[in-house]
Amino acid sequence: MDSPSDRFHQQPSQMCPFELYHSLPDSNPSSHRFSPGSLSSHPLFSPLMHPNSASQRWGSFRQRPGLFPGLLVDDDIREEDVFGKREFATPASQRCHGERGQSSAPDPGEWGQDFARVKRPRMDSAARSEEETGRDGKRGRKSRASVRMGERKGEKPGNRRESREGRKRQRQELKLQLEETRGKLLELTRKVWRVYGGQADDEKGGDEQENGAINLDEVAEMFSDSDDPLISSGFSPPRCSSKKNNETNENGNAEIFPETSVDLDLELNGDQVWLGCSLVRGEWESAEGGQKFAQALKQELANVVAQVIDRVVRLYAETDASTVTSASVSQETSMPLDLNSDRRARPHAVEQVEALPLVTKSPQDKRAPIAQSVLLPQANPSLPPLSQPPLPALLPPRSKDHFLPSYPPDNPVPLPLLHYTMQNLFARSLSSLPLHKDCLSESFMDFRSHNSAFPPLPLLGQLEPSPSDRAREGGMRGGGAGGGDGGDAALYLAAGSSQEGLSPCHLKKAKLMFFYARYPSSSTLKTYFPDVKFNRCVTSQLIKWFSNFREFFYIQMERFARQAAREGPTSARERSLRLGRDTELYRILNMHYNKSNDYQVPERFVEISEIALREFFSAIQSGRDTDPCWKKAIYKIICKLDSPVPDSFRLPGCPTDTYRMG
DNA sequence: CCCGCCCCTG
DNA sequence: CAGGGGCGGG
Repeated sequence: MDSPSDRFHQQPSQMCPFELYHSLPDSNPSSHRFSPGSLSSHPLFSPLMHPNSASQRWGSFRQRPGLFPGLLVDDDIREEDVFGKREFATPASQRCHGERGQSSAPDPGEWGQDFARVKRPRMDSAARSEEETGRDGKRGRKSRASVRMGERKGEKPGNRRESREGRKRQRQELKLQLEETRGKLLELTRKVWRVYGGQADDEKGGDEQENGAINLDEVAEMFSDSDDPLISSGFSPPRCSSKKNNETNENGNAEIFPETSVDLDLELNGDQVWLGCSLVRGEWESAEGGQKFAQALKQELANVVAQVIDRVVRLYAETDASTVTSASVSQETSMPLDLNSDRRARPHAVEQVEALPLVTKSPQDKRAPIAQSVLLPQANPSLPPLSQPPLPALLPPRSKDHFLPSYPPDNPVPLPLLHYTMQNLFARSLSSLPLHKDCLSESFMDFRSHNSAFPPLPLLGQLEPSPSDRAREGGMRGGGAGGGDGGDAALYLAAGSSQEGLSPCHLKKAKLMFFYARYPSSSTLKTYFPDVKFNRCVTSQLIKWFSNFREFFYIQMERFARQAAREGPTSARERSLRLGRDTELYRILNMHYNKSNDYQVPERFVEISEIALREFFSAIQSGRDTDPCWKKAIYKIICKLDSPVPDSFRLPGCPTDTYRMG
């Protein structure tokens, strides 16, 4: 018997995961100090690294164009890539619908490939992870003494209670470490900036850079050892030689962020921090030095990214420890990845791969701890309000304090914001992985979507600039979104867990999207359904939905047009050709696409509907409807009238009204 | 050949 | 709303 879900079986993708990364428009490597390709995969970490609004941050970087051409350009592209132009197979034709994001994607830099090499086996190994656990596992575990976190002394069944407590503590540590890692990542970025700045301002103050050199090992160490919770939480004596840096570091990441954009420019001439890599200042001006530098940078960043991912994943694994054998969990490693060296990278890659599948399947504990660890920016009064950007996106903890669960439970800050933050953080960063989704192990993608396990947030409205005091918003959040289709539970589930297929919530969202886009391209759909695991089936199902929506739409239009045509040339006809919000046609449309009526039908949609209605009418009136394909002309007109879908739709879950509401 | 669309049907 | 056939474009 074929169960319906059979249709959603994973199809092995033949698509190249790297199609995301094309060549930079005119990234002639020789025109840069180093190959932009080497750094171009930074989009992966940029969201992690600049969680408090990447756009803002990079925006300030942009003020120094040319300094970091590869990165800057790439970042721009990244945004587009993730949000506007996420097409794996090249979108041959953007049917009628205006697509944003014309820039081409970054070059598949080595790093991207390296990274893929690391991540890709996750999928392959999922199946055989069990036997690997037995075989490689023992060996690997021993070699991973540096990562005590995941290690429990006794894996024996007898130590259950102990390990439970341990897990709890580990979770705490993880939070801290995650935070710390981010901070370090940022720090690293700053160093890079100094390096570049130093070079740019070479004449002025680049002299002592050799002295300030940091050994690469030192840096690596900085990233790798975090056994001590204190150290992890940022209390460790800073190892880098920059004094200014120390201050900011010790104060935690919160202080780093606000400072970054302002200080970067100033500090460029200040303390000279030199990234190690046995690189002497000036050396990298040669091609070789540039490569070294790029490699070092690549390595460091890869390290951190890998760690962040692993730790977060582990975090999830821990929450579901009941179904996961501790042995498997401890298989993971946070060991630094050397993406440049295959022989070293391989084992790590395998290790990394293995734990993930375990994370996936049984997300019983939906209140992912991570939720508590992300805090709301508003909590910090010194911060600018985040309501500005329509796409506030990354709004991470500003301070390590915020990581503590002791955050006031009655805090006035809307919780969903938190959800929003994590959502974007992970949705974006994971979307940036140079992997086709189909190639990802389920766990990996699930991991992403589990972040939406928090209140599925129909709260986008709150994030919009327009202050809308809708009394109903609460109602929606309370589960009213289902509005009588009895789908409340399903809605929440849908937004929270990315099953393979599409949920009622997605359907609802798609219908609302129809108000804006009658002919969305598949890439657009991918953009607006970040919590959906896209494969061929899902994509075509979504497309089919829209096809059905259109069909219904056009049928109604034709029906009412014919009705109007029957009215005779009276004022009654003119009336029936109008589509006010008090008309029957409007009611029908609203009923169909917005059943729960909790979304304000955009005026533009009403207009377009009326246009369609009139087109049908005139076609009928003039007898064109005798032509078998008389509707095509109308379709052609309508498909040009698609408007951009609001950013709020980019989030998982059902969007709420961003307009006012009654 | 694949994809997306339309149309029809259930 | 899903399936399936037919059609046209790349």
